[in-house]
Amino acid sequence: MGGSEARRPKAGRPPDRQAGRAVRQAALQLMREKGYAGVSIAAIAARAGVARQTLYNRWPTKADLVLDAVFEETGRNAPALPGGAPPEGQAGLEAFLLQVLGHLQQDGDPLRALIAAAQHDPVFRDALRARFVLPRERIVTDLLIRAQARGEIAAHRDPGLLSQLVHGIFWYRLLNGQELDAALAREIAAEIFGR
Amino acid sequence: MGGSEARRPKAGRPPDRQAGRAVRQAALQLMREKGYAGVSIAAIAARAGVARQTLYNRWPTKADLVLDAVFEETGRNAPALPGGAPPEGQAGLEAFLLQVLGHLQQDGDPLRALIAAAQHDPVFRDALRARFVLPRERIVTDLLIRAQARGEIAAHRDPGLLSQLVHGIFWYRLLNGQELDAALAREIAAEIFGR
Amino acid sequence: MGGSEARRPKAGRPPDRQAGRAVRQAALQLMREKGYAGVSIAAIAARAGVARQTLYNRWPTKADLVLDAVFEETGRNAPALPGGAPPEGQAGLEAFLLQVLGHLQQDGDPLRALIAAAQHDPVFRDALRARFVLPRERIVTDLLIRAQARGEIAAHRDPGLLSQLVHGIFWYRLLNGQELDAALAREIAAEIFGR
Amino acid sequence: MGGSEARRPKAGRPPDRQAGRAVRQAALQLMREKGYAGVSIAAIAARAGVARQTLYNRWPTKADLVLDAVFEETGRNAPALPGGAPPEGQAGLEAFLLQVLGHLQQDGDPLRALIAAAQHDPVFRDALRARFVLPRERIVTDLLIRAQARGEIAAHRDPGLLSQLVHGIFWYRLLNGQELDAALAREIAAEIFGR
DNA sequence: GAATAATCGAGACGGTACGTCCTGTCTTCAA
DNA sequence: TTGAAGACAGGACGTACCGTCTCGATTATTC
Repeated sequence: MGGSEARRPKAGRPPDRQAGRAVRQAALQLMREKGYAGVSIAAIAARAGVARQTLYNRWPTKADLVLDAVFEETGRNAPALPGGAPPEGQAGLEAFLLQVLGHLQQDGDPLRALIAAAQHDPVFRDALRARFVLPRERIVTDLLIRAQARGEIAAHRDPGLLSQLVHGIFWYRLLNGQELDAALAREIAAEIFGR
Repeated sequence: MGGSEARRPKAGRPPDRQAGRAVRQAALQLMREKGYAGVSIAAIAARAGVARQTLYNRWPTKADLVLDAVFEETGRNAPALPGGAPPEGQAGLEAFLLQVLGHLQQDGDPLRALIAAAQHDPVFRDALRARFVLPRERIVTDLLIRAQARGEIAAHRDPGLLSQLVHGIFWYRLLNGQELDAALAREIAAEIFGR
Repeated sequence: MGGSEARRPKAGRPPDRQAGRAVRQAALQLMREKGYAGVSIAAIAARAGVARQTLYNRWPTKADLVLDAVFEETGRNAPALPGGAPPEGQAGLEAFLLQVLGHLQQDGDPLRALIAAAQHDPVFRDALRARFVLPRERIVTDLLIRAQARGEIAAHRDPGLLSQLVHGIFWYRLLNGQELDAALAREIAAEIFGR
Repeated sequence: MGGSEARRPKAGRPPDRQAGRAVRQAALQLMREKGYAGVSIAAIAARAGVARQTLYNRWPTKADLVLDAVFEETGRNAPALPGGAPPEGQAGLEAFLLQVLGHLQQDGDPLRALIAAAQHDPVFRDALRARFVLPRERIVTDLLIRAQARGEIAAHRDPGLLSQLVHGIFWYRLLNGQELDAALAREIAAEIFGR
C-alpha cells in the first residue's frame, strides 16, 4: 500500500486556501464574542461565508476547529524560549514558569474558558490535552530529566510526577482566581529542586 | 424600604419537598452515569418522575440544578476522617488523599462541572472556594504544619505551597481526564515527605 | 330523588357574584381584542383579577365560558328594532342588516367561536339554532312575507329560502374573514327586492 | 428588475419526494382518526417516519400541512364537471350544485370540522379560503358572468354577490345541520336566474 | 360563639405541544 | 475532487397552556 500511486497531481478542484483562513478567523472572532459554548458550526460557516460541509471536510469536530483557530491564528503554539543558550536546572524551570506567567497575563481568561469548556465536552478535552497541555508538560519533564542526569535531582524522584505538580499548582491557582506572580515561580522552582 | 417585600410567606401550593430531592438525586445519578454533557433536562425529569416544567420552575439552568444537586445531596462537603486517632505525617496525607480519591470516583464529573461553572461566575467561584476548596486545602496545610513541628518536614518549606501543590495535581489530573488512583496518592505523599 | 333536600340554603361561602361578571366581561374584552384562539384561560382569569381555578369551578370548557359571556353580557339576543314605526320592505331589510352588522362589528369573533363549537356538539348546535339563529331567520322571513303580501316580491318566490340566502351570505363572509359593511347590506337588500 | 431572483433552479439536495407523500398521507389518516385539534405535528412526523424538522422545513404551520394533505391527497381540488359540453346557464348552476352536494354527502362532516377549525386559527382560515373556498366561488362567478353576457341575467346584478349568496346558503344549512338535497339545488338555481 | 363547609387567591405539578436551534450525514449542481 | 447550497434524521431547549391539586384566608350557615 501507500507508494503505488505515488504522485497523482490530484484531480478535481483543489481545496480553497483562503477558506481555511476565513473559517479560523471567524471561529476566533465568535469565540471572543460568545465563548465556546455560544458558538455553533453553522454560525462559523455563515460568518466565514463558507458552506457548512466545508468545515466537516477539514475538521472532525468543533473542538478541533476552535483549537486550530486559537493556536494557529494567535500564532503562539509552543512558546519558544529566547535565543542563546536556554538556562537549565532550577534557573531553567524558573525561566519557563516566568514565561508561562507572561502568557497567562495576556491569555489567562481565554485559557480558563477553554478549560471550562473542555469539562462539558470530552472530545474537546482530549484535543486540548493533546495540543496544548501535553507539550508544555513535556517541556518541564524533559528539563527535569536532564537535571536528574546531572544529579541535581535525586534519582528516585519521578520527573513526570514533578512536572504535573508544577503545572497542577498553576492550574489550581488560575482556576481559583489566585494570583500568579514571579515570587510564586521562584518558590515552586526552589521547592522542586529541594534546597 | 426593605420590609416592603418578603411578605406573604405562604401563598399557593407549597413546592413538593420530595420532588426537589428526587430531582437532585436523579441529577446526581445521571451525572455519575453519563457525565455533565451527557445529561439532558428531560432525562433528569424522567428519572425523577417529575414534569420537565418543574425543573424550569426551580432552577434557571442545568448548571444551577447540578450545582444544587452536588452541594445538597452529597452532603459531604468537608469529608470527616474516620474516628479513632487519625493517622498523621506521611501516612496521614496518604489516607486523606485516598479519601478524596473515593469521593472523586463517584462525583468527579459533577465536581468538574462545578469548576467549569465557576469560571463563568466570579461570585460562584468565591463561594465554591470558601465552601469546598479552602476547607480541603486547610486540612492538608494543618497536617503538614504538625508534621513540620515534629521535624518530619524541613523548617524552610512552606506548608501552604505544599498543600496547593498536592491539591493542584489532583485538579490537573481530574480536569485532564487522567486517572486518580491509590498509587498516585502514595507517590504524592512520598514526594512531599520523602526527602 | 331530587326534591328530598329541597331548600338547604347551602352552607359555606357563597360564590362571589361579582367574580362571575368580572370573568364574563374579561372574556368578552379579550375575545374582542385577540379572537377566540388568542385568548387563554389564564389570561381571562388575570384580566378579571380572579384565580384560574374559579373559572374551572364554573365552566367546564373555554367554549362554555365564552358562550356564557356572549349570551349573558351582550344581552342582545334578539335585537329589538328601535321604537316608532319600523321600516318595511327593502328599507326594512337594509335596516335590519345594518343592525346585525353593528353587532358583528363587536362580537363577530365570539359568534364565530360559537358556530365552530356547535360543529362538535349537536345538542349545543340545536340550542344555538333555537336561541340565536332561528329568531333572526324568522325576522327576515316575516318581513319578506309582509312585502310579498304588498306585492313587492313575486308570489312564486319562497320567503324562507330568501331569508336563508340573506343570512347565509352573512355567515359565509363572517366565517371567511371578509368584511361586512353597509354597502354589502344595501346590495343584498337591492338584490332581494330589486328585480 | 424582474429576472434578478428566480435563478438557481437547483441548488442543494432536492426535497425527498417520498417524504412529502408519506407526511400528507399520515396527516390525512390522523385527521380522519382524531380530527384537526387532536393531531400534533409530532404525531404526523412519527406516523410518516420523518423528522419533525422536515415538516417545519416545508409547511409554515399545521394548518398549511393539513390543507395540503386534504387537497393534494384526496386529489379532488376543483371538482371537474363531467366531459362533453358542460351545461351552462341555470342548468349549469344546478349541475354544479348537485355535484357539490355529492361531495358533501361524503365529506360534509370533515368540511364542517375544517370550517370550525378555521375559526380558531386565522392562518388556517386564510389558507382554507385561498385553496378551497375561492376556487369554488370563482366557478359560479364565471358561470354567471357568461350567463350575463348571454343576457340570461340582468346587467345590473353583481355575479360576485350572487355567487356568495349561493355558497352562503350551502354553508348556512351545512353548519346548521339542515339537509342539502336536489330540490334545494333546483330552487336556488331557479331563484338566481329569477323566473 | 364555635364548628363546619364552600369559595377564593395563589401557585406548584404532571402533561402535551410548539417552534427554534444544532449536529452530522447525504445529495445535488457548478467550478 | 472540492465547494456552495440545502434537505434530512435525531435530539435538546425553553415557552406556553391545560387541567388538577394543595395550601392558607375568607365568609357564610349550622350547632
